Amino acid sequence: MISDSALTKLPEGFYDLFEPELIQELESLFPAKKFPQGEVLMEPGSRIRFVPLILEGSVKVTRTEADGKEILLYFVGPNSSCAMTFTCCMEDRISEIKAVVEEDILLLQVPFGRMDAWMQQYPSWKGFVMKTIRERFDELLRTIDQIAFHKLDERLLKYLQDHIQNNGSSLINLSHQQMADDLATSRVVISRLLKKLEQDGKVLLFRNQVKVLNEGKKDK
DNA sequence: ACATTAAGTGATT
DNA sequence: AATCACTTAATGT
Repeated sequence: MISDSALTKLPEGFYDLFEPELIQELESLFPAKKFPQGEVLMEPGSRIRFVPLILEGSVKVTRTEADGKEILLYFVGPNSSCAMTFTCCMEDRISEIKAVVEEDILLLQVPFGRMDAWMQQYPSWKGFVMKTIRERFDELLRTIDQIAFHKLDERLLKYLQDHIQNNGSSLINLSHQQMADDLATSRVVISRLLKKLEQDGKVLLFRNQVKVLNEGKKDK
């Protein structure tokens, strides 16, 4: 859910991320905008006119194939932005991806006009942009590795872990079919992989729910 | 009680 | 790993 204070103030996390001057600039962009779950923020072909800075909630970023199939690229969580947007806006290019609100979000819209100036003026902003792009790039590389070596089981594990990070709970409320859609595979495959994970004691299965077990605090 | 939907399984490609 | 065909279990009406 979205707290009222977040509508007018920058969340804690940003204060040690940026220098005071930049914080002030950011706060002049308030009030932040709310978007409800399910809202489509971006579609392939659309032009982006601002850089989203997410304060709360998360956004699901997918790539759409010609035949309408979608594959999940990544989630964008709080205190971060979308790497694709940075690269797109620099050259005023159109979007290659689709972005849908996963959990109600609160975001600041940073106008493109400020990007150039900020990059030069604030080392922390430049660092933030570079870090965002590098992290995403590394992750995409890893994903390509996994696809190339047919390691769908690893992808599934990472997918589950991502979900835990995003909603803070090890209870994942998704059907096997939904997971299959996100990973661009069939339900049967997900069922089999999850079954294996359950036999390995890594997970508990219920209808429309998966509970991921924490091996950290278990007996040995 | 019946229909619908989610999940489990063996066989085949 | 994907698809098919089929079973079983859970849920909805």
